[in-house]
Amino acid sequence: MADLLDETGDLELAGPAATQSGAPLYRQLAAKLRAEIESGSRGSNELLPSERDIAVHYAMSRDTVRKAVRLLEEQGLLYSEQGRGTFVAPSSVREMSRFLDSFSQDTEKRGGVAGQTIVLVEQLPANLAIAGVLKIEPRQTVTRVKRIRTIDGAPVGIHDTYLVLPLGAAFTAEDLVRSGSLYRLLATRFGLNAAEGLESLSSVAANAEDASQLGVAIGAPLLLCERITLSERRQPMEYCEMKYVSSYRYTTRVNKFSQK
Amino acid sequence: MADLLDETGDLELAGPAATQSGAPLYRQLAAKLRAEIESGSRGSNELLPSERDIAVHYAMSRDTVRKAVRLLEEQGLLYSEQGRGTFVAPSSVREMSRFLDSFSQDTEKRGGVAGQTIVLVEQLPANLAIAGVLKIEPRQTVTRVKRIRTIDGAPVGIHDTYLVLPLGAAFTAEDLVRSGSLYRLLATRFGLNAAEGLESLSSVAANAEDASQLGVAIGAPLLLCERITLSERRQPMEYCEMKYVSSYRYTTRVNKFSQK
DNA sequence: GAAGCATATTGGTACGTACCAGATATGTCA
DNA sequence: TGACATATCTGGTACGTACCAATATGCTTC
Repeated sequence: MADLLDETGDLELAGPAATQSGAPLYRQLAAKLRAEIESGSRGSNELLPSERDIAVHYAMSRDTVRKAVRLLEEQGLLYSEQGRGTFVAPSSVREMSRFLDSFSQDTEKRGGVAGQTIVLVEQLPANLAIAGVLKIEPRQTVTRVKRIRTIDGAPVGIHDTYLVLPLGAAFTAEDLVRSGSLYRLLATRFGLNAAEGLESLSSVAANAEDASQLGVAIGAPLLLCERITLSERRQPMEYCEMKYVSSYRYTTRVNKFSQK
Repeated sequence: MADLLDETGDLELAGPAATQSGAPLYRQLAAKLRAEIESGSRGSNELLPSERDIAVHYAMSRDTVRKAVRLLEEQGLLYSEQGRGTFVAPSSVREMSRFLDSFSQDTEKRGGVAGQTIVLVEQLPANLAIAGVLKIEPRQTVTRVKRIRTIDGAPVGIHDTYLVLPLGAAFTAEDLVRSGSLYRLLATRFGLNAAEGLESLSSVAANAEDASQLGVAIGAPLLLCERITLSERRQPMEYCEMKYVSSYRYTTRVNKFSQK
């Protein structure tokens, strides 16, 4: 039996349905398992103790253990097979996980220093195209933010985003600089939180403006990523057009989702 | 209260834990809800009956209802809010769901006719790069399949894939033609099923060979998508390099996954 | 009319039990 | 020694109960 069950298992148990310690029990367990896995104390494809054993050890329900395992499975850290057990996913799988991170978070994960140059922040009436994707009335006011993103000082991408803010809400380039992150600014100031995004990727040749801003030749291949970000209520809150230089890699994990 | 609860609710109930009708109960319910949503009988952001009401109506446990709702939430069809209820996601969200489809399935969903021209099928020893990403010994035999993919007859992409087959296994171009789909061939003949994939996207300029095969100019921007496909045991089973013309759009849905 | 508060409703978490289904090890018998 | 049945692991599904937490609603109060 594995190390996991030799430990004390003090999860700061908070009693049935009483999550005094902040996070729900199953998330606490998931965090503990995640830490163990990421610390490297568990090798690739290593067999975990059974759900029943973990439950007994931590004095919790098997259902709670299953929730934790589910969570880590969705994140690509574990995988289960009926009749065999639950295993640690190979590190190559774990390393490439992608979420709806902001550019900053995404870059930090890769070990780079993210920076940005704000080109413009303006309010303007939406044209037909923008209104269409954002599901709003044409000529309704939207906020446009155009930035050049840098990694370790070198320009790697152009972000051009159109935001739907609450009526009358607005901010300036100074606000954005002070906040540091656009997503943080939206969350703290307007209560706007991104729930999920729809992305479309293709390639495009750099035009004259792109070329000068990114320091590449006109006609150079760029990765074009368009995103519609949805709020928690599934209302489009942002349309973003991102162009990246050829060296920038965008990684994603696609799950097989079988109807069985 | 919505239509859902006015129906008879004959889900071919199979009794507790007795899934005689084939699929598990929660999947049957999910399929029913999905059908209702996709038929358009439920509008965007429409409120569903509460989990408890659905459970009573279908004479099943609330837990089973929750599993069905979870499934549809993961697929972007529903979203829930504590204290408010569960709602139908806007159609724009539903339309853009992406899974680990084969190129054929993906194209059919978009209403096109997928075709392919097989350029070569060969067995060869893996070089260092291929062996590295596939986590095998250098010079171990891999199978290479290179194809030109077409939509409605026009070439849109080049697929160049390296496969790790069971010892001694092999197939020819004729086998592939007869099967129609590479994934189907791998599943039926070698029992290889894809569980998930790791993709990396960037842009690249077309070289002379690309240009002639895709009918574009040399230097034209292409979408470069590299994928490592993992088997159910999370062993790399395929490395695939795909280059697409600029008009091809690759869509994906990114979920916010908060640590909370 | 506006503000404050109690209450009912909703999803979220956690407990428990039971049985099914796939995989593996164990044994027995030919 | 080999083939086949069996016991027993594993995760998967389904049932039930209870309570917490966030939201919405109605009522009271000012």
